[in-house]
Amino acid sequence: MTLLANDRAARREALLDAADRIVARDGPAATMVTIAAEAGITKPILYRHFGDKGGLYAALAERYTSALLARLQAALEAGTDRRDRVRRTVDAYLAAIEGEPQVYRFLVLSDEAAAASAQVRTFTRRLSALLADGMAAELGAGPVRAAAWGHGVVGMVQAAGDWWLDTPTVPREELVGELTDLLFGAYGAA
Amino acid sequence: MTLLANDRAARREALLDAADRIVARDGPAATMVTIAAEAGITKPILYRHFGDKGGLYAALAERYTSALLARLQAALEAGTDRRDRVRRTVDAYLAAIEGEPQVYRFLVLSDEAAAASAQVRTFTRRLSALLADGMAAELGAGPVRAAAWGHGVVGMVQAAGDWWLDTPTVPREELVGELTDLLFGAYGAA
DNA sequence: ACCAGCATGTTACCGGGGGTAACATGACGT
DNA sequence: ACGTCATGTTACCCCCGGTAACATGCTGGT
Repeated sequence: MTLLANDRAARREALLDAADRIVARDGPAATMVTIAAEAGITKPILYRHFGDKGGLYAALAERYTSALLARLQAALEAGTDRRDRVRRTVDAYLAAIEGEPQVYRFLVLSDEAAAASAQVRTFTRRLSALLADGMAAELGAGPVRAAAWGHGVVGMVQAAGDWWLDTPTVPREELVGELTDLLFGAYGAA
Repeated sequence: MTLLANDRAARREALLDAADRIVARDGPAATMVTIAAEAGITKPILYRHFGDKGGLYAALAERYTSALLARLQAALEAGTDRRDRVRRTVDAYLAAIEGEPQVYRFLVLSDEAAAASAQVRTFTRRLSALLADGMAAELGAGPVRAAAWGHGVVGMVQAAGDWWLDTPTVPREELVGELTDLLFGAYGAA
């Protein structure tokens, strides 16, 4: 109808766009029929494209997290010194979740998001591994230390971000500053 | 049948025990009928006691988290110096999730656990607030810094714990050591 | 002794959401 | 013109959360 030569990949993107819109609108109450309706089609087509609900959510999460991961990776390589890089990366993360809070909430702490959750975990793990590699290379940390720190740092920023999304009582830069301070030993030094 | 003078509270505990068992056995596939069956009764009774599924899971989470919170609070007050207290507290947390991994997984990263999730969030917030208070009192940190750090630290330990549960490649003490190092500025100092 | 009333329990049902089978329809190559 | 394959639909199944309506038995007041 709308377009003639839509190949599968483009269609898939369009479906994901619809899902995105519905998730942003309905939050956890999003349902397969609703998404299908939003896309102007019916349920079974969604299932042909994504297998099951898990597949759809996983694809959605993959799109979101891969974009975010790219941005974070760029930030990690952009700074002048180590502290500046950390700062930019933390800021990039917080800016991302600030920009699309509904999708973020849905992916990270939704009820239905068990499927997406797997994807998010993959993202977390990839990001943590990224950091771990960086730390190992940069400061010669052993693998255990690097892995523990990588996951820990990611969790730290994530948790602080969750809290901040819930109660945004402070501008982003300030939170970024506090977290950077924490990472760079301000707690131990106090 | 089983007992005569079971008052409501005791009954409630027994039901929670049953739920606990089923959750440990079936994981996210736990269902209300199954839990009821495990307790030797039928669905509506569960509903009379807990309102809805959310109520049951919330009660379950409350029981678990309040015990954990007590242990953590004790650890926070037990140490000799600051670093020792942090060490003990991190260890207490990791020991707890190591002891009951199924329940932990269910509460924190289950699909169905949206209801419990609220309770877990409350726990996280209480714990974060506890840390924040401690930091504010101990190092005179401002409220924003204290809150950000509180949530960040909790998230850090939680995330590292998740990872460690998934891939327990290292004894607990070692992870505790790495995390304590991270908190006390080993990253910034490297 | 008897009955009102309440707690405790059951069966049987509803509604909705995930998932699928079976059928329609239209664009193609041969 | 006709099989074939993608694309789409309707109508259904099943399971699970949640509830209504009905049984049963213990209590206490008169």
